[in-house]
Amino acid sequence: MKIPLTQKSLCGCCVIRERCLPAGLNDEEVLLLDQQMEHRLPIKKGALLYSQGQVFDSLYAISTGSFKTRILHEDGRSQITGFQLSGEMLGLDAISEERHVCDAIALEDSTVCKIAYDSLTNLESEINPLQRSFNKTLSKEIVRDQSIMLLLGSMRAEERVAAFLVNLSERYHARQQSASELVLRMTREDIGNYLGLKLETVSRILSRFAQENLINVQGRLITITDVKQLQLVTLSS
Amino acid sequence: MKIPLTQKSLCGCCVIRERCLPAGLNDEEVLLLDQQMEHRLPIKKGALLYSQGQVFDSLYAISTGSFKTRILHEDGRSQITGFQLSGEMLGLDAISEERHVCDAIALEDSTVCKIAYDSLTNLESEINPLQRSFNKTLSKEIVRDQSIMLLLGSMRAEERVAAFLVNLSERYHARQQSASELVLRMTREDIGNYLGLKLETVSRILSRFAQENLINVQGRLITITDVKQLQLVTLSS
DNA sequence: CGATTGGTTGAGCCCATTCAACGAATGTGG
DNA sequence: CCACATTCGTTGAATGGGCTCAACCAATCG
Repeated sequence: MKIPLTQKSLCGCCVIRERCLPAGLNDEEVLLLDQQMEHRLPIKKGALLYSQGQVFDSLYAISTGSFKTRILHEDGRSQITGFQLSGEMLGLDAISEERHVCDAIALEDSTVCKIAYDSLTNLESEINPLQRSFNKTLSKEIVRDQSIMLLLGSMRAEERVAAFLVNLSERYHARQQSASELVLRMTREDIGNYLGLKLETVSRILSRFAQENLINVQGRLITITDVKQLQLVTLSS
Repeated sequence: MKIPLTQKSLCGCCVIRERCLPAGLNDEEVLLLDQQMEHRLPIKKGALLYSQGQVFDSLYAISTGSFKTRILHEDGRSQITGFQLSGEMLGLDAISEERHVCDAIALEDSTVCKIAYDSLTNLESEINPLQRSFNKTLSKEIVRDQSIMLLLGSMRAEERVAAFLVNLSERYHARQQSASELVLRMTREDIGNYLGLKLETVSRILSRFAQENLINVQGRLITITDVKQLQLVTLSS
């Protein structure tokens, strides 16, 4: 929790600054924000950042690594609601009930930056653009969720898997990672759960895509060889 | 757009005040909010309050009536993302891209209250509790969407329909309407689209529920005769 | 009155699931 | 170091739930 002064782990010089909470703020404003945050807390692979039911007091931004969020239904069913990459925020859904309504689990050794929600709302009053940009962050999450509703509600299995790969590719690309060589951090079961499919179905479809020379599958390393065709698959209703 | 002064259509004395944007504000604060709004604009059944792609500048709160929101995919597919009742807000998803990303269609003759987003953000700076309560409104929408993801991702058809009816019943109840006599404002096709099912499937399942004496179906009038059993159906994974 | 929209029901089919076997990779303890 | 267990992934065969296609009816509307 303590940050060595020598580390200078400030938002201002963070590589993901413009994709994260400080996006659009000037240096002065970023400094104000920065001082309210705990930076680069390490979370081990498989560890829970928070869990369902836990009292909410802080939001998190992923600095490095990736997470999955999962809601559990009373009857034991679970649904993975998203895979989050660097720069994305965790805990937004907890604001409404002041308790976390999902589990956030690290898919690999990761680091997160933490800010108390009270601090954030205070800053929102002081820094006008922050208020608007935080509204945008929340709204963006709504749009994301609704596009998954479209996927789950009206796409066939092949289309879902293709859409998943294309989406991941775009997000990797935005993070200066290869858009064609995807190193998946989640299991086939995770993917299936997220897409409303069984893991066998996901596996079969990946094999089929490989056979059609759209992708190359070596376990969790997926190489996209024909993006255009893959994008077409997502549209082939 | 002009409000007759005699009408006194103020949030302060609105029956849904505590379920709407003014929730939690004191009388003075409500008055400030009230002055920034256009009240009780009539929207005819079937009319679009806004449509996908349209530039975003205002949010809406449903005063009376109900709406459906629908996103259209490039390939022609559509997905209904929600049915909204009085007191619920429309347009939240547009904040992120400054354009509407869905269509909002009135399911019956309705009235809405309109507030410019700029006015709202200005008020957020002035009225501290408004900022927090608006964050909650956004976060609540995220939670709602994620519970639909659970429904679409892991429930079977019967469970989805049962969950739909139970949810509608609860929301009607919260609005002092009968929790057992549901007058549906949407078609079977709308319901099916929303639930990721075909309209025939919805119709068949309603008939089956009727045969099992869980409900009574007379077209769009659904009478719930055994809530407990219906709730059990939603859990019977 | 016909035309249109919305709803129900039946028969057959197909896509994704279930159940199952197997292989590869990884980790653990003796 | 090997033996063993565990986790993860692939593939096959059979099943079934929801879809497709179709016919029919009721209500509404111009």
